[in-house]
Amino acid sequence: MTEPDPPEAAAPAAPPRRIAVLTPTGFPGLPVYRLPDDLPDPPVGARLAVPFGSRVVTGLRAPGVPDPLPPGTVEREVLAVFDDVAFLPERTIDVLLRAAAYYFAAPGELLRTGVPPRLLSIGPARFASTRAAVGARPADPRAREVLDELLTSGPSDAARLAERLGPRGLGTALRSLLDSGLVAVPAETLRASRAPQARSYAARPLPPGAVAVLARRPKARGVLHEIAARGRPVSEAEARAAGATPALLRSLVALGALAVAEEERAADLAAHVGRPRPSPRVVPTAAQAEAAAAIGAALAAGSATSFLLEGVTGSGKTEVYLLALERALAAGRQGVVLVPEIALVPALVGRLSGRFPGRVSILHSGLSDGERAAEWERARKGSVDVVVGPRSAVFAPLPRLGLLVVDEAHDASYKQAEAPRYDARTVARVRAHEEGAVLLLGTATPAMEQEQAARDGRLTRLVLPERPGARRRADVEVVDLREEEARPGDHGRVLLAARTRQILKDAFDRGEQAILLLNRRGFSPSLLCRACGNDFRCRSCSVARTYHRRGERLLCHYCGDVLRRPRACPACGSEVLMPVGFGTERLAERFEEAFPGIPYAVLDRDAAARRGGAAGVLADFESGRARALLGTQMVAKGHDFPDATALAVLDADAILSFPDFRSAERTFQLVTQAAGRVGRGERPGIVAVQTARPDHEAIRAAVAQDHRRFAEGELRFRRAFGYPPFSHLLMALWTAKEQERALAGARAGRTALEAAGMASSGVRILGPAPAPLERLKGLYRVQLLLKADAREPLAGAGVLLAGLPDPPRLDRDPQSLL
DNA sequence: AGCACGCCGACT
DNA sequence: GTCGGCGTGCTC
Repeated sequence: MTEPDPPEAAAPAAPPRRIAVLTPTGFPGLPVYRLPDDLPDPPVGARLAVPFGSRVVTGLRAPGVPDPLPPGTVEREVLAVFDDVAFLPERTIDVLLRAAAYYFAAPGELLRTGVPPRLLSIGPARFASTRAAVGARPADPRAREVLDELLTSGPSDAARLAERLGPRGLGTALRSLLDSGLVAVPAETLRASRAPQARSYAARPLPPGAVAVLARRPKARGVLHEIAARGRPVSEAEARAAGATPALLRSLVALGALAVAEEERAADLAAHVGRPRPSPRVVPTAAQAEAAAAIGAALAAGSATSFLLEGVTGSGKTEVYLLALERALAAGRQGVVLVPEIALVPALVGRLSGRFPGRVSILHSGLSDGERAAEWERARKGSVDVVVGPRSAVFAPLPRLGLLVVDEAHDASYKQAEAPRYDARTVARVRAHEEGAVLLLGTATPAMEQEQAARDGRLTRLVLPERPGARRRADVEVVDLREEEARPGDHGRVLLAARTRQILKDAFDRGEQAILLLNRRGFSPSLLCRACGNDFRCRSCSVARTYHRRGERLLCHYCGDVLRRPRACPACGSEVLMPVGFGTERLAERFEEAFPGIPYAVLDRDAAARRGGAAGVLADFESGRARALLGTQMVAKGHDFPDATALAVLDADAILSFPDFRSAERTFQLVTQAAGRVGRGERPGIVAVQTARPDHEAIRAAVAQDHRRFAEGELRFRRAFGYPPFSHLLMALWTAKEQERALAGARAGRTALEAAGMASSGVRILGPAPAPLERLKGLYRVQLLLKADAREPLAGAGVLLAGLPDPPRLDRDPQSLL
């Protein structure tokens, strides 16, 4: 206790400067810090270092002055300010904060999503004893121990202290020492982390004096000569090749003979996405030109217009993206292209970099931490104009964003299933608005939300008709499973109907390829004891384990729990254990039986995980080494196989009967996507859809390949039952080891909502009800589903639920109700 | 997100 | 009997 010091002079004490800081932590809301007098007031978006618990984290100055301070607020001081200009523009911070509030997530979770972790990390903080520490004797023995160590061995970081003193209670001790002022983190040891840099060296006119020094150093003279001879800056590697050592380069720089420049080390695009595909400038069709003109006009007007670009596979959506990007770039703006999964990145990046050489960057999880940081920095500094990536690329830091493209915009994977549960399409709309940018949603099968928005005029619809000749749409044929006799032992289920086999055989006979889609990996969805009905339910989840013949295992697809397949039923001892239903392993077996000698490949998550991976399997099929591709939904997305002319959707009912209001939409989308995968030119494709519900509207509309018709019926259904797009949803989920406790949480949630008068503000509450997946990973799941006509009341309901003593997991605009 | 504290299984 | 699993709570 060395305080208090007498005031230095009579000058009136300036009010303390306080700022809100966006930190990459799970802190709810924005922590408030005091800005010490010796630090400059940083602009919103500037990076700084702040103490957080017993660590030091990088944060960004957030907008808003927290005044008055809420009671009970702890106040600590900013340690260092790293930037005098914004690192991230204020409008980007706004987008992050608005997304956090909308999805009931911690702002820091969004920050971590939008900025590569590498750029938010800070080296381990070094703790040093202060002058006040000399002779001080903290009461807590652990704190005393830590202080003694710092006093005797000098400044140290937490890891080293833990090594010497053990990890127990170290953080608490450090925290108390920091608070009492006996220990500090010296600001000069803090530095903002950077992306990996590439150095380049350029020869400079020799300063006076250097000549004499160089005269005595022939090696340095030689290197300098070589570099100068290039007439351009050379990379570190080139300098080494010329015989330079790092020390020699350093000395030449010190001498003033070489200028050194640093910039982010660009990721090797080719290594991640393969060779760029030539993207010849084709003459746009009238529809493409018209679409591009409409987008161009919106760009020129600087109005944040949103477009829905509707067109089937092969109708030339990508060319419209390219034309729109061209216009954005010509106007001095930049573009982001979102794709639903990274498997689609290579093809798109190939075409983009063919059209915009050197100006395209990718941002996705396949990059190393360093590469991701470097690519992100290159975007932020304007070294590229187009960024391609999955949903998190919606936060790409392009300084002059003018166009946001969302490819396959109906795809549910734009919604993140884990926290922060944001939907990149919604964020894209917010960001487009904030930046005065154009939003372009491209799809063959708009989601109902998008369809309705187009009908309401919130989205401007642009339609690309099929291009005659380019690729004819495949015929879709329904194979009615009710008319098919199941094989004995198949429990009335049919895997390959006669008509389906015929369609496949025809393709093989013509020398063409076929794709078989079955949305279940493993041998059979369950193994059933005929004597007692035991289905080897997972011990921690409320589902039957899937039987995998490879490895003779019973595997829970939700938690990964594995059981060796027993010889006899552990419950009753019976040895009659029957596989029920079909997975890809069993499909492979049946395929061999039906088409002996036809080489095939299997693509599912299991195959993708094995050596060679998905790329290996796809290469086998692409090259024709495999004539058939058997797999789960992975086979239906994006890939282009010119020789595949037949495709069979073996179990359309699996998705159709899913307990989710979007099951019909998903089925329609899957079949339509499938139809886009096969056939081209004068070899038309055919799609067989096996179903026991041939009259279902999703199937009928898919056969007709008529999205308008599907939308009519589906929108009517959604309206009648009050589902999106005619309502907004908020799902609240309570989990607990005992079902009773989860249920109690949900009941309390419902009671709190009712007490707050939510019903009168238009919120309908459904539940508490057990989630469709009643138990997962040992936890029971009970949910409330909240429906409202407007978004506003749901925001209030979410805030209320989040503040409960037993808060639920909140999923706004859920894509799945499981 | 870290990080620490707190209550139930497999080991010295 | 302890070591350690991750469930839960806290961080301005």
